[in-house]
Amino acid sequence: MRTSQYHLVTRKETPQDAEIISHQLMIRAGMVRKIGAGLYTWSPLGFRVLRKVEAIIREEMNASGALEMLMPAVQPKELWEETGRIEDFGGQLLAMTDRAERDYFFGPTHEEVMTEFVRDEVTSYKQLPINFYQIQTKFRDEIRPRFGVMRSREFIMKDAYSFHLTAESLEETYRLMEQTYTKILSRMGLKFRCVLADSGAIGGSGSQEFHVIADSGEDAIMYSDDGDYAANIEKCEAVSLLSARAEPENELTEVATPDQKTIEQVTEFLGVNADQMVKTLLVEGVEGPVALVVRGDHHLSEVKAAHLSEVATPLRFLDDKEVQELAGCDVGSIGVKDLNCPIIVDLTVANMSDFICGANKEGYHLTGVNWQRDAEFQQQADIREAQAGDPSPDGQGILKQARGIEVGHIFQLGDKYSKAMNAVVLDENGRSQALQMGCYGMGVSRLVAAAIEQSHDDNGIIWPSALAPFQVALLPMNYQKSVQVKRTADELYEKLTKAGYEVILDDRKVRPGFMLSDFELLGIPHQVIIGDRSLDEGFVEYRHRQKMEKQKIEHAKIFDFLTQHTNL
RNA sequence: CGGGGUAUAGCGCAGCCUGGUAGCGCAACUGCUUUGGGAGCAGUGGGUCGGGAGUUCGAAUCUCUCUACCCCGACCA
Repeated sequence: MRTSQYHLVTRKETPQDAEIISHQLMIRAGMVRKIGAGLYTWSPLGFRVLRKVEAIIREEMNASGALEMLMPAVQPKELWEETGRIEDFGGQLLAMTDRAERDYFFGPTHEEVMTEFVRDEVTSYKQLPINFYQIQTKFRDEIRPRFGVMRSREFIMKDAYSFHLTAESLEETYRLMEQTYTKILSRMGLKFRCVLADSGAIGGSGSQEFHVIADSGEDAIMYSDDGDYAANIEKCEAVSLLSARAEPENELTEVATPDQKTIEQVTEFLGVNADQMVKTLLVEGVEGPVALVVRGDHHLSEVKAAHLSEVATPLRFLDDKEVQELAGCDVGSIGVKDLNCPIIVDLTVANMSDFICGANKEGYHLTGVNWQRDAEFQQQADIREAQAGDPSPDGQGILKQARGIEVGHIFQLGDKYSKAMNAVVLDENGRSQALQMGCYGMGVSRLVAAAIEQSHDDNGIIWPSALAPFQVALLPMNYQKSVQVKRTADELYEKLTKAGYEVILDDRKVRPGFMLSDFELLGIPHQVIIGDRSLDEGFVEYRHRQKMEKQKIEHAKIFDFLTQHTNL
């Protein structure tokens, strides 16, 4: 490709509304352009990268034996009524009506459509196991789209759905997909981690997420420093930090803590550590309010709390007025003694003794509080977020924390959808069996942003070789005037193109500095600088986008050099 | 959905308070000079001032209203 015949529109200035680096660089490089909140047009340049991501996914999915197909983006509302998921998805579903007032959703995911397909087309156990996938545009009406194509409303996703007669067969394909995702992300040259995950609105029994590691990631992931355990913080088991409860030593004492409301204020005021205190949080329960208690230095996991059967979903904290009615004080002085509602404590809290909590009396706290003697709890459960430094739940090593961008999520759904939609096959004995189902998503457009997030510098994008829009950039200095520069560049361009390289030759009439910074921004991995200065001595210059050191290569040898140094 | 903010050329912004010829920088186009790190000079094109209504002789500017977008929060692959 010659730049004169391509469409390159780069910007020197950082766009004002782009917060994270990948969004800034994608706009500056002219890969995408915003048309509305969370809606983007992909330019030819950006689209090339999108296609690279798709191609790798497609190759590896095909290699795994999955079958590509295509489902409609627009789905009849009736399908969603069959599974009752309209509520689960809530406002994220983009609804529309046609001229006959029929209701539709623009698909945010395709379990329903897929299951509808399979229940009619797959009728015998002999057709199983089978794994279908598509690469397609999805729509989710995000409450707040942000970070460019990272969290957009319309996005491209690869979604696969497998069907099985038995749970064992499902497990096998699930593991195969885990391996396939590992291959895909490895080929893209990304640093990533597979972690245990909460299955959210999709549902099912087990699920894992694939995260590209990046400080700007929206998710926190926990992993063992000396073992295989890794989980999203939403899912990560938080073990009890106290193996047994010590005997009470101190008397129950009421102390005045005027105007001390937060844990931080109270610990400072009393001269104690936060791990001697407990936090009592009041939430709406299924039948009246429920108290959730975690240690002072711990955070409540809202995801875990919402999973408790006693707690109403979605999780809602009581407001100031409700707190006042129940505890007789404001939020800063709630405690576990004589609290008139069920109390659910975290595993660590269950083993605490001589602890400090609010006195349910404005401006007072209790010290030397002990379970059984002074207060009772109804249930203990893992309701806190794990934190760095905790022992790993599998007993191997200590947990560390990292930020990740979720680019893939695999689920074992079991028979959740097949039962709801009556998708059955006949087994060997001629008996009707509900299908076992798995689903496997991967964010195609999000991967483009994630790759940039992980690989860039002050001057622009540094594409991993597998995702670069072009492999080689030929950068002639003074192409329009120097006959030997033009000839050298043209010849090399022809030769590389014929040999199958994706080459971009910058034949624009621009100054050298402009051209060089443009290609740093664009992040093309292999760059060949052709100028009179070195050509007079028989050389051209080569540099790799990652290292940027210029290397003199004999003019006659540059083709062989590139052949050796690229993956083609 | 709650709170805050913004809307003027492709991008970034000024002008509004105090109503009277719509401006600046970047980008684009033309010419000349320059040519190994985002050039200089001269010139050119490009605007329903987010939409609607109102006040006024006259509205980018004042009033009302609608809409869109951005940020923070809760929510979420």
